[in-house]
Amino acid sequence: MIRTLFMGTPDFAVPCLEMLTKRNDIEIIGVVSQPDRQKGRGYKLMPPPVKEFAINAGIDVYQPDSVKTEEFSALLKELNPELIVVIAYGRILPDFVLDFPKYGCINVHASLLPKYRGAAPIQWSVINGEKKTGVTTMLMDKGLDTGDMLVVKEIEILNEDTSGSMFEKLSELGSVALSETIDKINNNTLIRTPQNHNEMTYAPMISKEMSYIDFSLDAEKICCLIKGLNPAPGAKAYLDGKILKILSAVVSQNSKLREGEINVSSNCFEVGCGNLTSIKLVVIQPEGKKPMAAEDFLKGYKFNKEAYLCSSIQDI
RNA sequence: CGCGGGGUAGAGCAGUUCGGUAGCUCGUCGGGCUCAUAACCCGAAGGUCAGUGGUUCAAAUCCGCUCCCCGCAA
Repeated sequence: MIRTLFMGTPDFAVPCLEMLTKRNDIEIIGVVSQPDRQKGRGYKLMPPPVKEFAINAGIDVYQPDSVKTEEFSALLKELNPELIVVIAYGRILPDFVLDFPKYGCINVHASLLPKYRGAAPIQWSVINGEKKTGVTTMLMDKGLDTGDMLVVKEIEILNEDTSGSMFEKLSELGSVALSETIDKINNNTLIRTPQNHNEMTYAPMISKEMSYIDFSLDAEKICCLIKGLNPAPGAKAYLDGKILKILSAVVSQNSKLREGEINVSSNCFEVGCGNLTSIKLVVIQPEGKKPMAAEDFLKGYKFNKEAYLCSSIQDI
């Protein structure tokens, strides 16, 4: 039994934690999660998903405001883990944490390192139209996702995939990769492969500004952005001063539309993009409404003449 | 008590300001036209107007309370 401390916060980390609880060579001595945050409508305090899972599994949960403290150092000594598994914990770990366990700190990262280091690897690989991605387990070091690679699993990004679907697939694949990594620790067959740092790219957090669609871009790129921002935060545009989320769209063949110009014909909602390209909206969500087929939206919505979509409220 | 939108036929919506026969665009079903059709024409079915209490001769509409859905923000 390896005394293991699990550090993680969101949904993505849950399948790995679940997998660890089922192994009889792993003893989970505690779970560290971010503190409960005020979230959602009414600013209710919401526990992170990993915490909820851990509580249901009867595991002790710790939620320090910071891990760079004497208190956390003391906690670490008390728990005395031999292995720390870190998945989307959300904080940089100080050296004394990285150096503590004898098997090191193992991280599961949702990209094929050294590509897409950082906070939002899944979204960015979809936004950039990658054909494949994957998960990489690594032995953490001081840098941001710079540690030596241990196990790599590739997966295709299909045309119909979104960030949402890739999150599900990759979090499952992540637990497979982590499981293999632990097998190799037990067999003493773990091989460390340094990353080629020259080929690294960053996948920074998704900002609010980038979720507003720039209709001067090509249709192909806009469709990838829409997929990459689905389901959250959703790619957005303004229509008649209100936000219209575009959850799904495909490239269409109408080359006569100016950027942002709308063409509505029977059951078809097209918008002009850059370089005489256009997209056809498939699933959209008006402010205050549930997501709906663009076709359904057209049945009820009365368009102004000259209606168009734009990326900023000031453009109206 | 962070700000805001919403709940009306299977779907998307109008009607609420100013109380007075439940409407629109589709879908479904039936019929017609057509070589044919997702097109067009005729007809029909389908509603606890979220729930609840109140005001009124009369409430989808006005007043009180409850439930549910969603956007922003964090």
